[in-house]
Amino acid sequence: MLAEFLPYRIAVLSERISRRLSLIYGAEAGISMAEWRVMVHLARCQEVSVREIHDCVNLDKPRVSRAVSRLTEAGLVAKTGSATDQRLLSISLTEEGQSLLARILPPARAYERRLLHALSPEEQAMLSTIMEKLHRVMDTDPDARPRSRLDLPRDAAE
Amino acid sequence: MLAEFLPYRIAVLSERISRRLSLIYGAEAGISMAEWRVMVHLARCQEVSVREIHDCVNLDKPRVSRAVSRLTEAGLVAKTGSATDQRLLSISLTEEGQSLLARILPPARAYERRLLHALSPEEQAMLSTIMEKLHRVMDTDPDARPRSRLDLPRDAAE
DNA sequence: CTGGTATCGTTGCAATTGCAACAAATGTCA
DNA sequence: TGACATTTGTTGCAATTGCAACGATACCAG
Repeated sequence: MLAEFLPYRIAVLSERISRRLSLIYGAEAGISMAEWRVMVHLARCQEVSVREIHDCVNLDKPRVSRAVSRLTEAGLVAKTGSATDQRLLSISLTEEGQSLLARILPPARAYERRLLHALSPEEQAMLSTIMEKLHRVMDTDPDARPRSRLDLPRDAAE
Repeated sequence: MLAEFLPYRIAVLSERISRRLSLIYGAEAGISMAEWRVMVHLARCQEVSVREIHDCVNLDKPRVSRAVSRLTEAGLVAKTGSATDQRLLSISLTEEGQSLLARILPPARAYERRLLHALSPEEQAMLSTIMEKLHRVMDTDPDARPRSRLDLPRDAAE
């Protein structure tokens, strides 16, 4: 039965959560999921290139490129050519982008907390363990798409 | 950090698994995820309408409609008008569809087993529990999209 | 009956997507 | 230096998507 098929179950849960979350940044800021990811990433890593974003947030280059373009048009992000390497862009949040993010991040975090609140601390830890184990199956699978650098676990032993 | 944000982590894992799985039914049978879901559902529930599929496999009506059309053109599915209600379609797998599914289902199941094999029985049970708890958060959230009927747990107490 | 309402499947359409091709810039190595 | 490969960001394009509107059928109240 499809409803018991693990890939299907994960896909359904994921889509449901993503759609719910997109109401927050969509309604409040009119941005897409790609734009949301780019902005959140920029909040941590200022002055990054398109490729770095692409490597870090699980979006292909064209999507990042277009997301950055839209955000630039909206005045939320600044694109500057790098001085040393003319190919690279130096992308960062504008003040407007920062203030917008500051407005969206709290409800987004609140929603995450609401999800996590349904789980005990043990379950939360277990979920991380389980997800990491599933990732590792695919890490050893040459046909699976490789994992983004930043999605590798940092807390565990290395 | 984005990499620690639960909705993002679930989305990344889900997409990675889905993409890997789609290699199986895509390369072997040239069908899309929507078509895959429709066929798997039909394997269990013969003689169903578009709306029933839509209700059961987390695809909107147009997607189901188009998936069924493509599968019909490919000879994998038969569309018959219902006798009693002229609006309804009676959709079922053809023999060719059944044999195709019989060829794809084993590697798909094997892949699921490969994922599950990375988890202990306790972790597998815990994963189900956790996913159900996350679903329940959204079940009580009027802004979240409702869950498909068939995705509700059947084993638990009712 | 009959007018209004609900349901079913399909279609239109704008927007997004994924992938490949591309120009520009850099790196490499003889 | 100069030919060639690599990298970066963008663009083209075909296919898919999501949502709303649609015609057709069935239901239902008076």
